[in-house]
Amino acid sequence: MRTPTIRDVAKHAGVGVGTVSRVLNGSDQVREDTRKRVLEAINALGFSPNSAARQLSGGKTFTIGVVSPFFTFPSFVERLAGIQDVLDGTDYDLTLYSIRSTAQLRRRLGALMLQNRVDGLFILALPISEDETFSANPALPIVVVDDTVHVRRYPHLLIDNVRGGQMATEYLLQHGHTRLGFLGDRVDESFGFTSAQDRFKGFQNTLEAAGLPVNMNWCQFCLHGEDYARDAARDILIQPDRPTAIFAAIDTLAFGVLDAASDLGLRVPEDLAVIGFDDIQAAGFAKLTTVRQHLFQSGQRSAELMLDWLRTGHVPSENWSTVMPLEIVERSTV
Amino acid sequence: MRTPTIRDVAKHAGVGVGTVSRVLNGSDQVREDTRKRVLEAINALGFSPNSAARQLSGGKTFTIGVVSPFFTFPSFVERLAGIQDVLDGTDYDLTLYSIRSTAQLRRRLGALMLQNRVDGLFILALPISEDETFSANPALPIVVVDDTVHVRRYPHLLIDNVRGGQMATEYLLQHGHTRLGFLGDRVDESFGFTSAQDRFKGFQNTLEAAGLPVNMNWCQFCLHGEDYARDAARDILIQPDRPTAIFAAIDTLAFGVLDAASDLGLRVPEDLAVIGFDDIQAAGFAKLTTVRQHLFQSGQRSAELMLDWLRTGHVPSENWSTVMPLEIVERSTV
DNA sequence: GCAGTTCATGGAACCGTTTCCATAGAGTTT
DNA sequence: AAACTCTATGGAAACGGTTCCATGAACTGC
Repeated sequence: MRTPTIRDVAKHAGVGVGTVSRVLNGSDQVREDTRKRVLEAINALGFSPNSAARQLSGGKTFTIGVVSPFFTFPSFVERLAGIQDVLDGTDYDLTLYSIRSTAQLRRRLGALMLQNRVDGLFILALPISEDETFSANPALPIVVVDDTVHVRRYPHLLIDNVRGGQMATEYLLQHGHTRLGFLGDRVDESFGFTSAQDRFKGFQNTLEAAGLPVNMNWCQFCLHGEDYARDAARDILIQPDRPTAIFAAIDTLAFGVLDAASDLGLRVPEDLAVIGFDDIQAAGFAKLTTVRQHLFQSGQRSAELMLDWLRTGHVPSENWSTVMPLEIVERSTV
Repeated sequence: MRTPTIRDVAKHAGVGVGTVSRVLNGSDQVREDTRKRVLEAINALGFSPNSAARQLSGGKTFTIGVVSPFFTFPSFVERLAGIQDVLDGTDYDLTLYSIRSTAQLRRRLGALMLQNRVDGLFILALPISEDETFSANPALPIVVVDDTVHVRRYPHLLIDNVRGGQMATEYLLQHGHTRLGFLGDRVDESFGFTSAQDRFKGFQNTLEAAGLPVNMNWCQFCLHGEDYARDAARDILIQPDRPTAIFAAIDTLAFGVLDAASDLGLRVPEDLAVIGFDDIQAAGFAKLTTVRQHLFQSGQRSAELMLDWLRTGHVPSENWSTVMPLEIVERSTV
């Protein structure tokens, strides 16, 4: 048997389709006994409104997209969880668009702008530029989270990476270290992340302000992945005059540093101090001292911005540009 | 200006709407010069087909849903990544439905069955029962991944938890341990996971087969979360006659055991051996010896099953029931 | 040169909602 | 009791695609 439509319900309840629609959408223009009759018919037939038809007619999809780079990175997952957490209580579905390259990002955005598949879009940790892509549909609500190129066209949540680098470096200095190394991820050509660069800038600035030299032999930029990080850290640590502390621009890289240290028989924190960045869950397991950037909360905040926009119909003017707070989480690697 | 429709394109190209539709869908029933003219018109107008209309008319949504418990658990994320990995090359979008309780699961499933929001559904790590929920729409393709209640109605990928518990336990015995403890997560009332129970069963069986007693003072079931795990492990380890090895039924619990051991000044693996289960990414960082269950691959496999089903239009008969392989990953905690 | 076949095409009907307009009937005012 | 207002309701039109059927042109074979 065909799945029942609104017309079947109308016939069964002895009313018109308009009335059924009104009941479905909670209009107060329906007499109580009529509403009851309609609800009974809906129940009797097991009717459930077809979502595509509703979308086509109403012009809303009740879907919000998340555009994000390959989302296994713990920092993306935690932000995503924050978004999901807020959206969960609403009518909106969350659709994932995983991106692997700038070309794919452009294509995706272009398509999403036009196809009316989503009512809104989160752009997570992807450097987007103020180009023509967006003009295709200027009305589409977009919230940008942790964008490295500061896009002023949409509301956004930013991480002050330079400041974070500064905090981590100051923390190491405060603990008596003067020989500091740095490990960052190499600029991914396909995306052009600059967060590690910015954190390095904070590192540099702080050292210079303290009158200390930046020893480039102690600074490495490696690809993502524990193995790369371990090798890079090893290269730093096998030098005769090795640093006594390393600032890893990402927690996952910090794990590689810890690995390398243990391979070389260096005790942490006695022989080598390590500080990371992000405070992903695994950082807690590993007792890693790190810079926390409140990933989950940044997801929640961005979802609230989005809902606000969708509800009111116009760009939220408050909190247009939010810089997320950072804080040092003291554990046992410094 | 209104976004252009297929009729605008037709007019602009001087053809009928049917022809434009044929071009869009790659029909070979169109002359080459006509196709070219249509494509030019599409380009000129910046046309992109409206997804809702396409869904309504074609009866397909090109969306696949993932129903999963609160998805920050690393094991879900990695499976999800596997699914996404395969779907990424197709036309299908992936929508996330996060579930917090059995009641919500029922409601979600009921709604998804009827509303035609998705073409298919993955059910991840949720105990579903053979009840009426599914009869609402028996035609909806569903792939079940790691279901604890064995559902034979749909193709599924299973983890042999009993076997995994056995493997871990045997591995500890092989390494000379005879005093074995166990840490599992407590049955979550809202879902009724039984994976920890099954792993415990494997643990018990193996000990009994080896003629060793199961000391229930060394076995604990705690809530999820590092703190709970640490406290539970501590309770086990402060006993005068403590075990020399602990099998943690989930990697994240194993981290809690490692924490407790370090708090108590116990060296791992000399004073205490620890083996986990899952092999999540953080297990690599922490050098945890564990039972690997190929999470990413199980996601990929299930996505392939799904695509097969959607492509052919009928339930895949091969690989109806796949038991994923397990293996011990030897690191440095045993 | 004609019947039969194939191919490319136009366009109406349809998918299942929402929305808007028309209307009937009840209630109110004069 | 006529004129007006208000409320609840029915149903047509619209949303923007796909699909199917009818049609005319071009080609085939005799």
